[in-house]
Amino acid sequence: MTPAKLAEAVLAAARALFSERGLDPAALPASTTVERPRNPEHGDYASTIALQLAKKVRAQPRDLAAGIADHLGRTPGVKSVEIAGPGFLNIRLDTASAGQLARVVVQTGREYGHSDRLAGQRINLEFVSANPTGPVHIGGARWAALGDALARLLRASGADVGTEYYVNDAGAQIDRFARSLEAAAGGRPVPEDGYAGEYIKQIADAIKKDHPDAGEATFRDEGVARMLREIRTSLADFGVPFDLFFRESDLHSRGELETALARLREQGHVYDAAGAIWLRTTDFGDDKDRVLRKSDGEWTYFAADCAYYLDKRERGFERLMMLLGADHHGYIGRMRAMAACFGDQPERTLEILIGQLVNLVKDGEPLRMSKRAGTVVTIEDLVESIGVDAARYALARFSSDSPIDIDVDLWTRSTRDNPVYYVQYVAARTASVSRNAAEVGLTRGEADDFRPELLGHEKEQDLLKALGDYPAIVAAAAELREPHRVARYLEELAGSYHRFYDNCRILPVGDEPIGDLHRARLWLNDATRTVIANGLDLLGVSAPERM
RNA sequence: GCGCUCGUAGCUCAGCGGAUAGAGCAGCUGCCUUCUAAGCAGUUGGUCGCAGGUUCGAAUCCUGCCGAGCGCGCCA
Repeated sequence: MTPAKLAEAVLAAARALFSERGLDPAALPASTTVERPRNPEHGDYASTIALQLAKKVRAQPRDLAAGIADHLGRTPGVKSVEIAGPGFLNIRLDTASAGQLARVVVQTGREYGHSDRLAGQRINLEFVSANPTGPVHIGGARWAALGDALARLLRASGADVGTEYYVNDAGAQIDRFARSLEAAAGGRPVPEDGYAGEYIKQIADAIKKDHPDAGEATFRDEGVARMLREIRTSLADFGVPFDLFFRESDLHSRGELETALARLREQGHVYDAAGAIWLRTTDFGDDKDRVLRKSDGEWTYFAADCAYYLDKRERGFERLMMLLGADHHGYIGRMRAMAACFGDQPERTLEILIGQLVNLVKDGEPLRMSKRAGTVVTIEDLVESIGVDAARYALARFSSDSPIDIDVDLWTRSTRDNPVYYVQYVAARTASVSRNAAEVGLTRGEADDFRPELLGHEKEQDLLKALGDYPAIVAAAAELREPHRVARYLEELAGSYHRFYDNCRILPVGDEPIGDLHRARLWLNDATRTVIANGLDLLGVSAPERM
């Protein structure tokens, strides 16, 4: 029995009690969950449903609990139900019922952990969006790892997700980039407000080689094109493909800023003052109004943001998510107000996720190692230092609210304190067990011959429970937009497997004949392999067959 | 000044209102003639920043204070 099925049984028991006692069924929740008590004396699973219902129907929680326990105790697969404390239900499952989970997991395979709770939702997820004036730095790498994991999580929950990278290829910073390239190509020092770094020289030389009489316009177009190609490649090498690289210049060339302005004007939130055109974002809680078109006739960056917002919405996305660094949190107010100015409800259509910054550290000192950019650490530097798997895992394992230092030595170590290896080692071990089993002629056999009641060892039961937790973890991680929950879970699951492996011999020893217990444990081994692989996949980390 | 985030073991961090707050590291001690020791077992370590409030129940929610980081342009 899975925890989800057990939770349904708990609810069914409550429903039965309500009907028996003539209580109002409207007080019952649409769904409920069971939790895993930390203390094993409190059973395999616990429900707090009696505590929650008691105040709604003005009953004694322990009395309600007793009634629910009565019905629940008759559910097949449930071994016992006890009432504890103020009204907890402490539930134990039959060994066989718990063991069946291994079969469910193996048979569900790659789909295990997926759900349809976000089915039908069209979500646009924008992240990284670093300017195409230089390589993606380590901060961008964090959003790449997090955003990609989030996209996978949302898709695993059934959502229709489009990932997007906004390319700021218009405006003053691109002019500076173009002038820097032109200067570098001519052997002159880059302008005061320009871009430095060896990569500028390299790109400039390459452009000059292909276009000997290149002017600023060519340096601009070619420079952006080449830089963007590099960015796309770095991200692809990092395992982060975007569905769309959206260019700001397209908004301009298609007249979408004018369209957006007209739309905002229709909604009555635009006014002219001091020669500029303003959006009255203070109508919706922003701390000041924002300029759309400057008095010199130029559009502001914010005007392009408005057009981009409208473009996404008109492409059919009902929810726009954006990952931004903490240094951009000041955007939230104006973005939400802007959405409201379009007539949307920002709390429904816009979701801005803010993440803290990240450093690469060696020997306790922040690293500045880029040969190319001079001062910043690029995504390539990160991959070169610790590899893609360690990098993706390191960036995804912490809450995005927490600033992180990635210690090069830790993340390249092959020991217990390097979490990525600890987890990947389970993938390798389970795969190794599978190979060795095949060699001695041990297979899982037919599903009907699986004997789940043999998995009664404490470590087997612990592992089964950990495997059962996975779908709820994925659902919570998706709902809370917190991929790190998956990583933390995998570390716990890895611990459960290692302890199982250490205590429960899977393969026959010597010339011992193959028996049902060997086969049952192989089911458990393979179920673990499935969940580890599924979980690592959500994080974009490989599940190696050998290490 | 205003806003956002954070404050949990010596260190790095988990903990979407539930029972005795967890993990790894660091420290100390054990386990490889059997499936990968990149592993396992044991042991030490806490006023959950402070003070109130809500609740049957608060590390978790609310308010205030203290401390740290970041942000508050007709910049991009």
